Amino acid sequence: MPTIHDPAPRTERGEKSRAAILDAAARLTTVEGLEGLSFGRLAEVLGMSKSGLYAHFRSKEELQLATIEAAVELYGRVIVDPALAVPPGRDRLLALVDAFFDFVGSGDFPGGCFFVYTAVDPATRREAVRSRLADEQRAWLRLIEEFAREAIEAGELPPDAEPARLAFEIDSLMIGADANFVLLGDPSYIEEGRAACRRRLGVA
Amino acid sequence: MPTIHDPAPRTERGEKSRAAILDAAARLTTVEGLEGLSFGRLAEVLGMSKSGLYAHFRSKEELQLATIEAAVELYGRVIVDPALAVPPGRDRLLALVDAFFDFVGSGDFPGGCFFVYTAVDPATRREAVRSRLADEQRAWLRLIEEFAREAIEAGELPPDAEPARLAFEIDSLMIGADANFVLLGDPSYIEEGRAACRRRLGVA
DNA sequence: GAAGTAATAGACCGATCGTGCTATTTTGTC
DNA sequence: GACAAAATAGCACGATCGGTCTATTACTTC
Repeated sequence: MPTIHDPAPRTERGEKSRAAILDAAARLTTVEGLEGLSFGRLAEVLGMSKSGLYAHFRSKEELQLATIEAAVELYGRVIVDPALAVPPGRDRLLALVDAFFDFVGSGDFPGGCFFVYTAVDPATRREAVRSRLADEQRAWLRLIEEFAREAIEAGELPPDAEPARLAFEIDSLMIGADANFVLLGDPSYIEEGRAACRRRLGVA
Repeated sequence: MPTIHDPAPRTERGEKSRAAILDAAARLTTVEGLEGLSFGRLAEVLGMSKSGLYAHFRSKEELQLATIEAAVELYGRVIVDPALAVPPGRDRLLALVDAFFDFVGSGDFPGGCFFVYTAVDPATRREAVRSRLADEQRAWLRLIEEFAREAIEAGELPPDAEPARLAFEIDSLMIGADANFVLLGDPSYIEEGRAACRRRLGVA
């Protein structure tokens, strides 16, 4: 079982520092990968020493897991919550899709979507890390699936729409758009993905 | 300009050795990434010395580029050629899709599709490598697009099918299927992807 | 303001990285 | 069989990796 770590910084300075570290770590991860994320590079980016970082995270794995949690929290705040604020139905699904493409397309994370990269990166050899990412991917697919089910119930999607299939296809379009956006450096793929999702949901 | 390297081994032993190295390198890349690919690990896998490898590839970048070429050639042989053997039309597109999912689903490459991983992996900082991968991705999209155009001309796809859109969506379904297959370790996503592509092409 | 604790720095360790340099063995040609 | 070239091995280098240990600085609480 991946141990729960409770180094829980006590001072306000510690909290702020930890948040700043994880913010930089999440960004760095989209460029270097979770395994390529190193204490040395991270310390350099933050202008602090490696051992300073070790006071917050006692091992690389702990840093990786904490970085994932930070990214999960960020995506929850920026992508999931805005969708949950919309009443159930097709509009909620559209809100999720839009929030995703807005965030990824903003270029805030230099290497594109945190989870697309980490999902496809098998260099992540640590089992605890891999399984945490897998859990999150499953939860993501289930979220889209649930939104789709709501939309079907609301009569805004065909009754035979198959939520699981739809979730897989929407997720794939997001991943594909991000991959092309990042590799080709062409932001039009963000809009291409958004449009494809809308078509898949029967929106003009 | 990325220099063309012509170390062209002269002996038969050299040729075989080079091929064996690149085969192992391509497999290793799907697990470690192009940047994570190291002479040390590769030498270990092959049971030879690091300096033995340096006789074939005088730098890491040269090894990376040669590995990409080897993968391109393999995919051409295993995925593109079989499709080209089918007469133009929707069946040719289906042959391409099937060959892709057959190959990726075979588990021959431990980390899934070579190009999905390398495309999403921004850790590849070397410009020559990145741009070679980008060229290949563009060529891949254009290939699907061309096949789609042929199918439209043959009257096997609706005249307003928009080949570029279709290429993007098919490509995304391939990437999405591979990503879920690799991360979740669930081979059913290969068939899910195949089925989604067939639906997209209007096949029962 | 004294004391204790959290936060950070600095110096170090063994391992691995990419990459050279120098043998040594194998292969193909005359 | 001689000889050049190709293929491979061995060794050494500086850099970076994850990680430990020991100070030192900042903060909080009494």
